[in-house]
Amino acid sequence: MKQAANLTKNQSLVYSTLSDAGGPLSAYSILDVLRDEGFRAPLQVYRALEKLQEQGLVHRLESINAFVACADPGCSGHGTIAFAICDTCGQVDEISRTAIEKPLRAWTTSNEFEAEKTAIEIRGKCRECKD
Amino acid sequence: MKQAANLTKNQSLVYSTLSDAGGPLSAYSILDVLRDEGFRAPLQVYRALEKLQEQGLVHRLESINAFVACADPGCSGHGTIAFAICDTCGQVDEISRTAIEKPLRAWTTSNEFEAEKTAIEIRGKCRECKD
DNA sequence: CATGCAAATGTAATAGTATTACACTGGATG
DNA sequence: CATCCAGTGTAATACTATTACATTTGCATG
Repeated sequence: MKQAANLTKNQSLVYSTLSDAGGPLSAYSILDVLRDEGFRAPLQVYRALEKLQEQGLVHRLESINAFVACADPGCSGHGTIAFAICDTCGQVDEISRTAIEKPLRAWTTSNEFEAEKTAIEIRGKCRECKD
Repeated sequence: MKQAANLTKNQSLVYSTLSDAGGPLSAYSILDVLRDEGFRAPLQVYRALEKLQEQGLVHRLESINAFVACADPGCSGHGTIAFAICDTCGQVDEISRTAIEKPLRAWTTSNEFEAEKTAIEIRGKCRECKD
């Protein structure tokens, strides 16, 4: 929780909800959890998520419209991340390998594409669930 | 259009809409285009898209909730694909490099993860738009 | 201390994306 | 003929995200 101190009230509520969940949650699931804390509208969640993503504390999983606390908080410096998402149990693993980034960067460089954000998501079944 | 012959009426309508578009379309955009052809409900589009994806004729772009005709139709055999999506002009490039697949497969293998579907999407600005 | 600005917040309304449920058709197969 | 199954039609609903506008808070600065 390196940067947690900088967070505003809403931001830290959303962040700890995600951390406690130990897995991905949708924005509306977060909203439901936080209704007790006074949250009333989706925007409150989306706004907090946006800031948290900027700080690298939270990642968005595009392929399932969900959000997950970063496994390595304060990692805003790390580059391209890949996620392995189990469609059965919902568990998410972060794969932070520069090895993956390299061939992608080779393409963007030679095609003069200015990459801003890269999503790599492997969907399937994790070791526990695949049998 | 290798396999186009196998397609049902709705499927080929959706497929040619996507082909003609020359870029990604949302399901509802497709629906709007096809209202003249008798389409009335989103489900008609989603069902066709599902079949087209199974056949590898269409890809889904997870990060923008859109669909695009495969650049290399009939390519259902090809493995992991990466997409470069220009957020400015909307143009999409397919990057089909086994080089990318390799490090990912290394991870899934050593973690015994059974990959079913992999999304790799680079968002940014293409050569044309980046200036 | 007062002022003013920027960031954060609260709320409502709406837009955009996707699925569930149920009914029906038509062709292939036994 | 009976049955099965893939495809289709339609309506209703669920889920995800954004726009617009009003208000508040923190804080630097005069």
